Amino acid sequence: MRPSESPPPRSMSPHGPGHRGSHCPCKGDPVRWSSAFIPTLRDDPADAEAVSHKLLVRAGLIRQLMAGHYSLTPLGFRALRKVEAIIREEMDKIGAQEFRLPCMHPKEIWEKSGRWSSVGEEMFRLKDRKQADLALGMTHEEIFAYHATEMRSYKQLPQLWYQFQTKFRDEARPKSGLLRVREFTMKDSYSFDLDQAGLDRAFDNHFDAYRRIFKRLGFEAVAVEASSGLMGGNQSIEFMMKSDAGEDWIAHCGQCGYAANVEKAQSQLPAAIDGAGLSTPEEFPTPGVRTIDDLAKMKGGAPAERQIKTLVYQVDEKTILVLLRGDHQLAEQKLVDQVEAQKIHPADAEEIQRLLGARPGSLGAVGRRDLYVIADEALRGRRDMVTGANKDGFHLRGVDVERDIDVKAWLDLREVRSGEGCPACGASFSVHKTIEVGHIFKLGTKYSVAMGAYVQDEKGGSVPMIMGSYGIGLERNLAAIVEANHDEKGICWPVNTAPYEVVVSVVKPNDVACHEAGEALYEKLKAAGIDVILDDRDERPGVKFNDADLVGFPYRVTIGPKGLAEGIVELVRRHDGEKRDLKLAHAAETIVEAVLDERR
RNA sequence: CGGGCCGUAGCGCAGUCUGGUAGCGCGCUUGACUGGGGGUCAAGAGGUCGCGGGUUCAAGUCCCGCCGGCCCGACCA
Repeated sequence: MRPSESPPPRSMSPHGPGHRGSHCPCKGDPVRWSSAFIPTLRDDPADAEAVSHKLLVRAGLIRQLMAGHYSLTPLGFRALRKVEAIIREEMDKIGAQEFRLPCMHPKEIWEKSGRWSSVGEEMFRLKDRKQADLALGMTHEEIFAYHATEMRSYKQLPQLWYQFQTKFRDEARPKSGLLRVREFTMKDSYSFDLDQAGLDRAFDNHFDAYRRIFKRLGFEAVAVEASSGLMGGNQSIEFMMKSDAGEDWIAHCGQCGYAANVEKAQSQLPAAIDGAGLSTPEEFPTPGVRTIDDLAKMKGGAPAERQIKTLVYQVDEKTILVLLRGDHQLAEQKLVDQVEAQKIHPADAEEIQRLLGARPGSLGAVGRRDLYVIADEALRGRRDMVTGANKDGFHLRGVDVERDIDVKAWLDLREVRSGEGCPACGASFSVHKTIEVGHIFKLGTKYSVAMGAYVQDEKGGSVPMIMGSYGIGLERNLAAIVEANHDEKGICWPVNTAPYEVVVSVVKPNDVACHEAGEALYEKLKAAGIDVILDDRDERPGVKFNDADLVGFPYRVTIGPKGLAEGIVELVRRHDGEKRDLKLAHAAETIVEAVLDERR
């Protein structure tokens, strides 16, 4: 049996106003609802949208301090520590060693990796009294790599280090309660290896550990290929949980299991069948046509899939044209990932007018050999297409993409959509909204080189350690559990992460028999190592039941005069409402068994 | 950072257009009855109307400025 993570419970005030009845502190010091701080709310908070946000606030687990910063109440903190304990167990299982690093860092170390300037406004920065520049850590690659410099020999590798630490990220838009915040706890781990095979092993170990973690937390997470973004490195996998409260889209194939972030996902399209087209493009008037849709609807126009969409992008100092099929959407991250640039953004109307001589709506790449033109793969080999003539109110038809356009690079740029063919097996896949609950990266040597984390290999040569980094945001995962485990009445905590596993609801606390039976059952459960809370409040039964449902304890035992008269108490399982009458004498054993059975 | 909405009692809201005693529901306090899904009765407590300035005899209400929050978008290790 797992040792209980609960601290020695103590009543907030032995003489508090809510205190009723007598109890001897030496008998186990019950956690009494009447003296606990559990600020449940009858109404949804007005400013919450996401289900987890509403429920965590309403059930009294969290309170907001300011946008993107939340306090956890004792109940919320208990749940978070259970999440933490599960993650810690799984990290220890793969041989990781726990650290605790500072969350405040000197500028110098971030300058060494180049990120002091590259991360920009998302990093909180401050000065100390000596005017030295400091940062609040948003991640710890630099700091762990810095400590890794103490290793000198390949014999000391591999190393796998981790910590739980507060991260600070000055998000432009914190939202959805705990899902997107500016201050949060992260489990971040870092692997240091001599060679690629070692990194692969550490990465795979994390992959497996993460699978186990999310399973134990109580939801399904899909592993997807992802863009590594600012982290650098060559491979990264995100763990995504399906949820409407999420903000990342992934493509997922139910047939073969292929999954990828839409920033990366590819798909199979049915081959387009084109007519012979014209021997040379022909201009034709399209008065008032400003969009793909306009042209599709216009008499003598062309369906979207026969059009070429021309986008103008500013890549650092250079302006480029990006071509897609008319009915396709650009996945901007794909562009960012495939062109080497610091900054990429759509060109503004003035720049477009200056460069192409027309407004958006009539743009095209035909004959523009002077511009750098990138085209999406879906346009390769297409003939008889329609595109803008770079003259307001005119388009060209009969365009043969490869013949008439000087395409400098063919890239995969389009955003996939539900119903398209899975690139792996061809079955039609779907695109879902998801919450990113974990992310693992193969970093390579970027940070070890920057920090000078080298070891001598067998031949005496100096080589940089190969790093990986692996993160899980705890509060976001807590919210994900709620997103995945709730109903119209409230949260349905899985036993593994419930703030308390059992609530003993005493229906009529002023009745001596009820009171004593409640206390006795509470003591038995406590002694058996169950996390249990005693609802001894002088409230109507309905209030207690609704609160218990709202907070979502996995099991509720109801003790009331009616049942007691027959020597019976009622056990209700929260997630499916299953009810069982238990003989008072054996109730504790049955409940303990039920709870232990669900701990994983 | 752009667009929209909002800030009045612990929570949810009305009152703002059209300036004139700051309200409702829930919650809270005390007492009584009650007690297996938010009960009833009675008596209470609780508000710098986000902040600052201005107009006015008079500002929750009108004007100016600021702060804070939510949503959409941009952004996101």
